[in-house]
Amino acid sequence: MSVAATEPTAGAGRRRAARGSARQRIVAAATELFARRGYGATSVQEIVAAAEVTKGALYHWFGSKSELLTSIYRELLAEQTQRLREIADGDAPVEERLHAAALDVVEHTAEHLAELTVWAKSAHLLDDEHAEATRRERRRYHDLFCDLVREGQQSGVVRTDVSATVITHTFLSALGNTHTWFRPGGPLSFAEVGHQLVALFVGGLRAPAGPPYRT
Amino acid sequence: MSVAATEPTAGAGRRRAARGSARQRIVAAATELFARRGYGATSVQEIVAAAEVTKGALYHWFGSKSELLTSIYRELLAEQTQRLREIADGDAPVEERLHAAALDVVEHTAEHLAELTVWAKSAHLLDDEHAEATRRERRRYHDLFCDLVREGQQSGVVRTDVSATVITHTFLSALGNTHTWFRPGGPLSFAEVGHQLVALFVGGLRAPAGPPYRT
Amino acid sequence: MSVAATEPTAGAGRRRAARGSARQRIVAAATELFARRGYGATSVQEIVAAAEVTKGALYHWFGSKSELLTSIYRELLAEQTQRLREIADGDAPVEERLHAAALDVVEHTAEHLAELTVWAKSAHLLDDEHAEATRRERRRYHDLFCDLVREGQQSGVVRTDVSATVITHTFLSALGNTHTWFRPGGPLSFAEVGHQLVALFVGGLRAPAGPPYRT
Amino acid sequence: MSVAATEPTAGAGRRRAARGSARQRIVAAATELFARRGYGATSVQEIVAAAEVTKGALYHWFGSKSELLTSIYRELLAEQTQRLREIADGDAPVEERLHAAALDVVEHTAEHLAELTVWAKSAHLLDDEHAEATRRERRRYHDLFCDLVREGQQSGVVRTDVSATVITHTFLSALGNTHTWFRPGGPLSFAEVGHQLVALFVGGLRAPAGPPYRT
DNA sequence: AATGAATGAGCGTTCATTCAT
DNA sequence: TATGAATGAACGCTCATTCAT
Repeated sequence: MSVAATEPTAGAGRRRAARGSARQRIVAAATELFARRGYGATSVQEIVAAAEVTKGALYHWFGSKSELLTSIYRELLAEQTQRLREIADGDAPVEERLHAAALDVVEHTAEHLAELTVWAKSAHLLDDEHAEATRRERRRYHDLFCDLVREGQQSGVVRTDVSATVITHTFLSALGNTHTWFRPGGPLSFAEVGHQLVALFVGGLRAPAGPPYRT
Repeated sequence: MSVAATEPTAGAGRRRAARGSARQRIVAAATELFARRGYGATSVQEIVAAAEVTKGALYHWFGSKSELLTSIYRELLAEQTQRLREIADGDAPVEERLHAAALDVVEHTAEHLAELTVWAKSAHLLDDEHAEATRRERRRYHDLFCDLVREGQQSGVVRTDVSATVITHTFLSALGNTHTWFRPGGPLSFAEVGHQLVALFVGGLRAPAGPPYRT
Repeated sequence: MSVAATEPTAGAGRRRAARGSARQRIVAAATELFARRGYGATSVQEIVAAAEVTKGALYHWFGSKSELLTSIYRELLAEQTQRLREIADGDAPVEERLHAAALDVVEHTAEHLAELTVWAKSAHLLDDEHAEATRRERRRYHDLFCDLVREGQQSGVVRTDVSATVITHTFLSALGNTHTWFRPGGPLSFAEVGHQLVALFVGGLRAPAGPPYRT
Repeated sequence: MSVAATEPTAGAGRRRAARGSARQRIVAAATELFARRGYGATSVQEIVAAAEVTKGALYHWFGSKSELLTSIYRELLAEQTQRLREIADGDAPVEERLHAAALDVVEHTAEHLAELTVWAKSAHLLDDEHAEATRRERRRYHDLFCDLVREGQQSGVVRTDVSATVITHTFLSALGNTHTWFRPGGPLSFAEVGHQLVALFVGGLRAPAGPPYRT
């Protein structure tokens, strides 16, 4: 049942001549299909056809379709959490770490747009058991980012009239929704959009000198 | 085929003794179920059971399950667009109109959290025909907001180093995603969260005096 | 229930200003749709849409969809029977009357290919009550033709080693099946095909001089 | 997708204890029901009930109800084509081969009246894809027969004032329509009817010595 | 003479999952 | 470490027909 337990080790990988074990081909095919058509609209039949395995093989490696989706997301999330932790644990001033963290989210989002799209579209379809497991990990990531914001507030470089929670959700939401409107080939590259988002985010964080507008 | 054409008029409504025509009961039941369980996870059977009508009646009023979802969203969007237009067309200074528009989005979002949740979760499941129709209307709303931001940029009250498009998407995304994290009964009321979001948004808009952080 | 009883009389027809009463438009639309798509694949909804009447109007004039199909066919059959009776009752020699009857079937088939196609495709779908009624009339037509063949056999101009029944069915089947293979615009016109069919039919009727082939 | 590809091989058949695999039971049940009630009037539910399998099993073997109908017909047609080819390729005189071919059609029709009835009643209900596939095979059969007729015309034993195409269609139509009027237990056995049809057909083919009737 | 909202049974099809091999 | 036939429940949707007005 545990994802980690079913990961093929490097040793196991070497046993098979064909690069791309059945399990890997399943994950690759599912990621691609889930991203393109959505989790709900992709049948197990289509996944096994694309991965060139049989249904039995899929159910040998994954207990259910949900577990497959969960696996994809958890691998992604684990990587992203690791990167954030390294930034947060650095010893640069907090404003620099905040800026770096924001940039990193933008970059990681750009690199894994497909997988993240899957998740954004499909997370709510999961049954409670799988949903809970990923929610906990997602929460851990959120808290890591939120702590950084809070540290900025304590250092006086981030405004305190907006809660760290709201700040974190806002930035992460804005990033997580880019898939709904960003189109490659448009007037702005993703990198440019990313930098503007960071600028907007960071710009919005400074303590207001006074009421921003007459109210 | 046209949604508007099948709306019961006030006159037609009066003909029926029962308040709550079949059509209205269907819309109410569908909205509630779609919001709670998602569009894909709600069967037509469940909707008609909740609305206490037959399947035939549902398909008399709506050509398909998709059309029902589309109807719900379009009615909502039309109302929101109308409200925004009134604010944008006012003769207050642009910074006030921007602030008012942001507040209005927050308020409308709060009032219709359920319906908007439906849309956020399910829009991507629609077939092309229905998706296109609503995308056009959604786009009109977005443009209205974006024009206001652009007007602010021309007046010098909104920073110009971030494009109006990115600003608009960011704010609307942040608002449109609150359903994923906001839980009534938590430490902050939705009104408080809303005001913080507006502050963050408006605060992020001011032209930067200099580089916000050493980079 | 009786078709004759619901026929609009000439008098009734004159009462309406619009040429094309509701009933007539229904018959016309149904004939066209049944011929093109088949009876089973044509919904009552489509018929009323094409005829520009409401469902209620259709069910005012026709007790059911079956009755509508039956009506169309009976009108056609009555006309064809009448024509055959006139030929059969003539006082020309039997071989001439046979030839004329065959030609007439060909011509009538050509004129009403659409309606006859309807019948060929859909007769077997009717419920017993309607099927029985038309079968009786169809039988009367068949008998009329068969009697002519039998008369030819008694006069010695038609072979007697094949029963009149088989002869009649064969010719009528061949004609009734032309819709499956004849395509307007092909190498042969329907008139040419018709003449060849008559020649083949008539040629096959002569008493064989001896065994046609060594057996 | 391909019918042939899903045929259980002899080897596969032996693996299962029960004679009559699921696939075979489905085909048998469908043939019987389609023939008796027509394709359109037979539900998938009824087929699986008669075959004592589940719907899932049916859709495992056949992609759709249409494909099931198509399969039944194609197997039949393939067999009939094979038989005709053997007759046509023989080295008897052409008149004998024509006679034998006609007899063979009659016999095969008698043996498979049920299946052929299915096809006659239901072919026009198929979607384009399936219709096209069988039309091509049907066409091949027709051409085979037609070539034989044409060979007879070139040898001078078949009249040339009627095109081979018309001759072929006429005979095959007459045979293919026997299901509409032949009732077992009537005055004539099917064998007798068959011989009369062959006699009529063959008799109609001889070159006319002169005008058969005064015209 | 006609309306049109509503019925309700049934349709063909899909699908995640199981299990004997 | 697979295979693939089979399951069985649910799915979105259609349709001829009815009836109060």
